[in-house]
Amino acid sequence: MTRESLTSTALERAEKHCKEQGSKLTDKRRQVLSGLLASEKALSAYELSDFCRTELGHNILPMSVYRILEFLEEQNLVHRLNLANKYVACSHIACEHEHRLPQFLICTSCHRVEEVSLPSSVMSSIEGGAKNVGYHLARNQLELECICSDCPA
Amino acid sequence: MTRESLTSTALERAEKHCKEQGSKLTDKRRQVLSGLLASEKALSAYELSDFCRTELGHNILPMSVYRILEFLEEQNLVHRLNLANKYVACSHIACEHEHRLPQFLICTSCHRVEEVSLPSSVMSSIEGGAKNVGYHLARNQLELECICSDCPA
DNA sequence: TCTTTAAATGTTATGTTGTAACAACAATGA
DNA sequence: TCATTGTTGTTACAACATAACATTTAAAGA
Repeated sequence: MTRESLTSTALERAEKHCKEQGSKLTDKRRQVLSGLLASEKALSAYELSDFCRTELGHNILPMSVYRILEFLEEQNLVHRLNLANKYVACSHIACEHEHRLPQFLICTSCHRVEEVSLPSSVMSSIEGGAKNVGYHLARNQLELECICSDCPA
Repeated sequence: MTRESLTSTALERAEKHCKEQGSKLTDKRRQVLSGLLASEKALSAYELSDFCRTELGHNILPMSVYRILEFLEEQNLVHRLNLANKYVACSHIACEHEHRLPQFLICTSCHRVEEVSLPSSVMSSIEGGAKNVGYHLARNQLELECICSDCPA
């Protein structure tokens, strides 16, 4: 499948998903989401604002981008990467996969991101270690700084 | 041991460590490090600058704090938490422990941080998963958003 | 000791990221 | 139509981080 057709499939799914949740995928929200889907890599809110304007012709100020990303994250359509302060579209919007414990491999050089699913044994082992010192996990999401195959080590 | 004596032990060790590396723990560097050691929780560079001034009477501007933290991080005396954009003193400065794979449990509510060591089996499992999709880890450090025992869930 | 050099810190300015507060507009239902 | 709510626009500002250059301090060699 081409990236374009994947994107349009993803947007359809996203729209349907929002409707089921009783909320709306407005034009602006669709534009922001399509910007993230079109991007090869994770983008900051400001970068996404620029990307939408220069690549897609949509003028959406950073303030709005933040608000829209917050909405899209609540809908599980995008993920916020706290390690990089950037955002990626959820890689499972267009597929039928169950959404499991996500693990994000973030290339610190080019910001390409791979979303893989984390074996629950690993997570439970981590969770156990935290419990031993009186902590419990606030988020079932793992973010790791990596170097991808395209970038020099 | 009291916190004060732990701190002074840690500072002695840090000084010795620097000397061995052919670098110096200057007054300012010592002040920044003692600020972090005195703090219960992770601090941003700006917070640390404030803390040093108001609590310890050391006037160190944020720009200098950044430079000094960079130095201390190179010496493995402090850790930068990318998930929180804050810094903590390494919890192993004053003890004899081997420094293993660190795992940071960061309370998102009060910013208290627990540094524990990660079972190498967990890390190798994570590393294997990354390798499968062409990524390799850039940093053997795991940061997790948690809630600590002092904070309400 | 004097001079040269390098390292550390001071200073100012500016770039980047994120949020607060309120105004304007649009959609929906009574 | 009017009131209500949700969405977006606009402006201002707070917090985080770095760039560039000046000044001071420390170390090393002549």
